Amino acid sequence: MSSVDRVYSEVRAMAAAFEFKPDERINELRLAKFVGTSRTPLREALNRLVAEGFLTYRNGQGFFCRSLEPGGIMNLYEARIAVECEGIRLASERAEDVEITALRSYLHWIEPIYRGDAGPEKLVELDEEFHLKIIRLSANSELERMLVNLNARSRFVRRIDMEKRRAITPADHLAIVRALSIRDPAAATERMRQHITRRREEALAAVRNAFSRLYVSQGAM
Amino acid sequence: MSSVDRVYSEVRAMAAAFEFKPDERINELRLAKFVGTSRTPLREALNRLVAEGFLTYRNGQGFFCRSLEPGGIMNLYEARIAVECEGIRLASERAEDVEITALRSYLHWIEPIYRGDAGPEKLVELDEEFHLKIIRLSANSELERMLVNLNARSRFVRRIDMEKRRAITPADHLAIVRALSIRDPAAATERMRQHITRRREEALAAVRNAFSRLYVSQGAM
DNA sequence: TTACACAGAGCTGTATACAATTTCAAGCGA
DNA sequence: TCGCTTGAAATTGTATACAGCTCTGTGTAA
Repeated sequence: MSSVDRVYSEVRAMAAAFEFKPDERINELRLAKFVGTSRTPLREALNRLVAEGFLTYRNGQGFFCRSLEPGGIMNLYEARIAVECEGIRLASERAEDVEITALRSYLHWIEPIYRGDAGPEKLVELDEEFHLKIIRLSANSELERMLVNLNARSRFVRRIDMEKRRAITPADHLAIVRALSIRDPAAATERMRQHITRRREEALAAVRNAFSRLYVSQGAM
Repeated sequence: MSSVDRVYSEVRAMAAAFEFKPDERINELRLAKFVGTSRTPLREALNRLVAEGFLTYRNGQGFFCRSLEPGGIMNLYEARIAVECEGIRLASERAEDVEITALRSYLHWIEPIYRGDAGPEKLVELDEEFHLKIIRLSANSELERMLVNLNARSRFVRRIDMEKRRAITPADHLAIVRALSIRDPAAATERMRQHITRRREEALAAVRNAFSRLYVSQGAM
């Protein structure tokens, strides 16, 4: 694994968790030393992150953390609706029965963890994984790529949201899988839309609280 | 404008037009000289293009042109359906009446060009612009960003398709705007889906012919 | 003839150097 | 006090150097 890939993953995780404060300028030399490399591979990684929407770039001024506005979060959730609703529609046409059965098993498999003492990171991870499994059933790598990106960029907010809720409510997920298993694209799409919309409303409320913690916490940098 | 941005635009246009052959390895030194810069800013631009799906990267081997498979093209069109159907749904809720009127005017404005002797590039450009205008009415910059990316990556195929058809058939576009203007999200979404699906079928046929020309033509590199 | 080993050329991955630009703070004047 | 100027320090943008890896073609042996 090359330095660029390693640095990319590391900085991406930092950006996803807003360890850079919104709109904060990124000092290349400092960050390069922090991740243990030189500016050249770091800048290559930063350029990827610009293309993926994690950072912004202004000529002559360098790289900046993306800003965190409620409107921007809304946009991410709406984009998720676009991707996931079409994804589940395709999945309901293309998935093998055995794959849907496996999905249902996964839900039952992780249910004890819901009720256990898993931390918010773990809960978000399980939730993302469920949605990813559905997208994969659409057999469309573009939709999957888009969802991976949207997940990473909204993870911070979802984590905050999960902290408040303390649990995943599995009812939505079960209803989605049920619609999928009876091959009802319209119902599956509608369930998915409602599900994500609900989460969006929660997240929107959560993000307002998020501001405070962002500007207080002193990250590793 | 920095060298990275300039190089990025230049190489992006080359990649979009498949001036690199599918799966072809990109020689950094040669390309750097060709675009008049050194390897450092070139590689930064190439990394952005990897993140956007124009190129691939294998460690120790460098950058490669994306491959051109019918399945990959299908995926792009399906992703367009996801983005544009949700986009027009939001647009039908959010657009001002005056904006929809402007959209209709645009269609009438470009109609003479359809019938004129515009080249295929021009026709594709006008078609892309129409779809972009709709997405912008959704007021969601994420959806817009996604569409811009998908457009660029499928432009090559659409150009080939347009060459065969020699014209845009404005009926689809008119029907879409009509559904939008009466604020009927379901109808607008369905029109859009049908429209893109039709284009997808044509493109799929066109892409098979495209292979030959790709491997015959000697690009600038 | 085919498979493998090897050497050389060529290319990529990373670090570093340096020029150009921006930032920031101190100084100055209104 | 506020705004502007100015200059040094810091930071970014680009080129280049070089180490290490990959690829290719030749030679050799089975």
